[in-house]
Amino acid sequence: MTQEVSKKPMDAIMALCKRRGFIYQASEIYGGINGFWDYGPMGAQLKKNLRDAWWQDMILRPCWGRNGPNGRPVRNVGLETCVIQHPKVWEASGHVGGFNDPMVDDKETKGRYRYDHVMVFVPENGDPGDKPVFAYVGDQPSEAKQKKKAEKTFGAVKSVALSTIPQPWTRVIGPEAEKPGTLTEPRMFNLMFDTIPGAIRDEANKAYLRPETAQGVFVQFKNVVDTTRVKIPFGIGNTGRSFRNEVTPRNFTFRSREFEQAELEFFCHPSESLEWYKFWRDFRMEWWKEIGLAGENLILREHEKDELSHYSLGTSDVEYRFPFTSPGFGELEGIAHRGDYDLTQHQKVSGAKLDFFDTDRGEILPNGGKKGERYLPHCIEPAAGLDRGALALICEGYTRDDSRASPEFLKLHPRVAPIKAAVFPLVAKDGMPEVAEKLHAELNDKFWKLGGIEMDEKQSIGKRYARMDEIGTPFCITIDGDTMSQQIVTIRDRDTAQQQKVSLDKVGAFLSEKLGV
RNA sequence: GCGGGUGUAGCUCAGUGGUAGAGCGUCAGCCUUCCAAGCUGAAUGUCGGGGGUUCAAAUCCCCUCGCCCGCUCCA
Repeated sequence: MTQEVSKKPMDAIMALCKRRGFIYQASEIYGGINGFWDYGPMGAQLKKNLRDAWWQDMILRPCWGRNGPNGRPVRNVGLETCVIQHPKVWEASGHVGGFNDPMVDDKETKGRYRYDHVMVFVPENGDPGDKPVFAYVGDQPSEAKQKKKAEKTFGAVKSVALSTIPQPWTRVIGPEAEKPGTLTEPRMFNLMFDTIPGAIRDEANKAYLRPETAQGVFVQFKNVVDTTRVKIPFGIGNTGRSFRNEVTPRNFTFRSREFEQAELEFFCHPSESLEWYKFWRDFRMEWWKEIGLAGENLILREHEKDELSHYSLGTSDVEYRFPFTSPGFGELEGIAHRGDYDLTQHQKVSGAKLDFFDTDRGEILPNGGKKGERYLPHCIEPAAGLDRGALALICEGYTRDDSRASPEFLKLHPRVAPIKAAVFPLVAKDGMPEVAEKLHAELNDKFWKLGGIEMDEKQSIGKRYARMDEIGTPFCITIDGDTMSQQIVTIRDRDTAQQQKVSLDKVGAFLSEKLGV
């Protein structure tokens, strides 16, 4: 049932993406490569428009000029950091330590442990017979708990490494588990791509392709503070490619191994961090609605306590109901309260001082100034996936209406539509092409920075409308008999196919209003 | 990672051992005063890839890659 509902629209969407130049498989003529996708002319512009919209609404004019919870305008600055960073960056962030080692999962408790950290209590003589043995992690609550249980079962016990027990571990009870046999075999999680900078190949120089853009911000936090007169609270935005060796690339571009992120790290005083977290969570949800995901397919989901990272005070996801996740949802953006975890880590690993001296805080001095306060800021991170965003815009916009002459169309918001408008002579004669060409040139001069303005005089008017519908062009402007006699054009709306008459010299103003410029 | 499905023109697909096809789209010309209309013509194929069987393979066999679905995974 779900298959029937979800599969067909996705197939049609993927066919349209290919047919009209939105998304191609990477290296297609060589058979494709798992987890990588390219954008065609339409897709490249769509994604660029989305990225620009993010940058405009987050960096150039944050939150549409709105005030933050402190009653002042929100201030953010931009940054662009390298895909390749010093390998220690990923040690500090926890990406190397956590995911390059073999891990065992507990299917019962969903716990995950480093294979080499898991120990097991077995009887002193080493032979448990047909009784279960008790796994634990040293210095964790599981150690005492499991020891007690083991002693109750066997009397005297000793401790051995999990690796000394032959697999499968059908009699091993996981550290937090109740039943035996729920630990999986150890698996290597090699989720970061690596590479070797330097002309001479030497494993010792191994570096990683970043799995997220965020760390570049933390690493440059001090430079930004020292050189740009920013004061807390403020944010640093960073967009760009990231790379993850996804276990299972799946669902079109949704889980790609190379993808683009748009992340903001917003730094604030610990006492205000919860307010800022809520502020960003709500704004980001509103933003996605504003650029076209206004329907019921978009939700904001607050993470449960047990989903949170150990350092996080709160995380929510903006999620979209894609055809392939339906009736469930897939993550578009995560808004995380990261506390001071990252700055603390980088401070520790690098040895650099990353705290902030806040001259707006502290007790008031006799001269009227403030004493200041030195602290490590807390960070709120709205981290969006641009490829997922673009895919969501396409899925949300994809509409099929068999009562129309052009049944398939993309209802893209004018701000993100790759082509903003098209000019057609109704017929290629009677002087119409010349007028159309003139209008096209005029509109192009005015709007080229926003996206394409097209001109098409080939074939029937119906086909031209249909083509524009499929790539989501919001407006088609037709030069017809009325234009020739009265200087009036016909503008057709993509979504309703309704037409309205507009004076030829007002077309620019009409588009300006509709495109919000 | 496991299991199922699938791969032939830009798209949708037919073609079960004997000359690679259709519809749509695309392009050109004609026609055309508002919705993939009509007429004429044209271009476009590593039949996913490699190997094998055969006089002959899109078709049979083996291997492999991609995509889709379900589990799994998801820092």
